[in-house]
Amino acid sequence: MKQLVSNLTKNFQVDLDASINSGQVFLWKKINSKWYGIDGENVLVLEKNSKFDQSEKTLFNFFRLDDDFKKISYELKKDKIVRKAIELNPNLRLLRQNPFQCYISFIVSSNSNISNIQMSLHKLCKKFGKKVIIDGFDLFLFPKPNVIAKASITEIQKCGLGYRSKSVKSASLSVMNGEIDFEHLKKLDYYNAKRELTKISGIGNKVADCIMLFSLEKLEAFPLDRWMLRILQKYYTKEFKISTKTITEKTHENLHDRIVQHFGCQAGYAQQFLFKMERELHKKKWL
DNA sequence: ACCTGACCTCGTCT
DNA sequence: AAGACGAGGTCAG
Repeated sequence: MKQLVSNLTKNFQVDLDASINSGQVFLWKKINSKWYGIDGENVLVLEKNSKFDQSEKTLFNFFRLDDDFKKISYELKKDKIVRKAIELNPNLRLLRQNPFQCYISFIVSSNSNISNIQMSLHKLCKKFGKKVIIDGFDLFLFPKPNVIAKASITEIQKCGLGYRSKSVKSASLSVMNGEIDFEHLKKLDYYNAKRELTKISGIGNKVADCIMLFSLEKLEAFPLDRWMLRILQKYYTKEFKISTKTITEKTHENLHDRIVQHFGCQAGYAQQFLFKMERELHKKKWL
């Protein structure tokens, strides 16, 4: 196992810019060609083509080097559009995030946009997270559940979360009282994990899928946001025939089943490549 | 079951 | 310059 880890990190082939800039993570900053990222209580510092400061195990996990990407990519490329999307960003990777941070981040993301999400989460860290100094920079770790849970809604609101503040606090309380247990959710199957997550105020289908895909090992999760629906309408009219902008609960479940049938049980990977491709078409700069 | 509108906040466009 | 619009949704009615 240790040997395997060494081999994989030695051949570390991840496009950091593409992966970080693909809507998965929000607390990364590039300073002097070095990336600094907050993942829960860890700070990841990454520089292209250089030795990494982190333990190999941390990197191995975060970049999902345990996935057999060659095999996954081979399977995904059976779909022509996904093939093209992978060719455009061959070293884009799914990231395995700290579950609590991911959970709060996507509750904050709803009906918002990237820059607002980044700003809100940064403020949340600055206000409630522990400060660490790395390379002379002040960085703030993601707050622990108990800190947000006991904060007042007014205090949380000062981070610019608006009406989401209430959900962020109660979602943190749910973690504290054990109603949400990430390790347990990892063990559940997709549908049961989703049922548990959507009980939480502020978590609907899309947010639940993001949390499951990015932090709970549910690779069949396929977040259906406006962009994805547009993509399905644009490239997959025959396969999925999406008509409306918003989809109903029933349609959603049915659509997800067909998506997994079409893209396979690693559909979440396909989603990430498709999403990245389409966003780049629109030449949006995120960072 | 499906449909509609309101919702914090911030940047952009008129 | 002030007001409308919409942004990686969710929820109530």
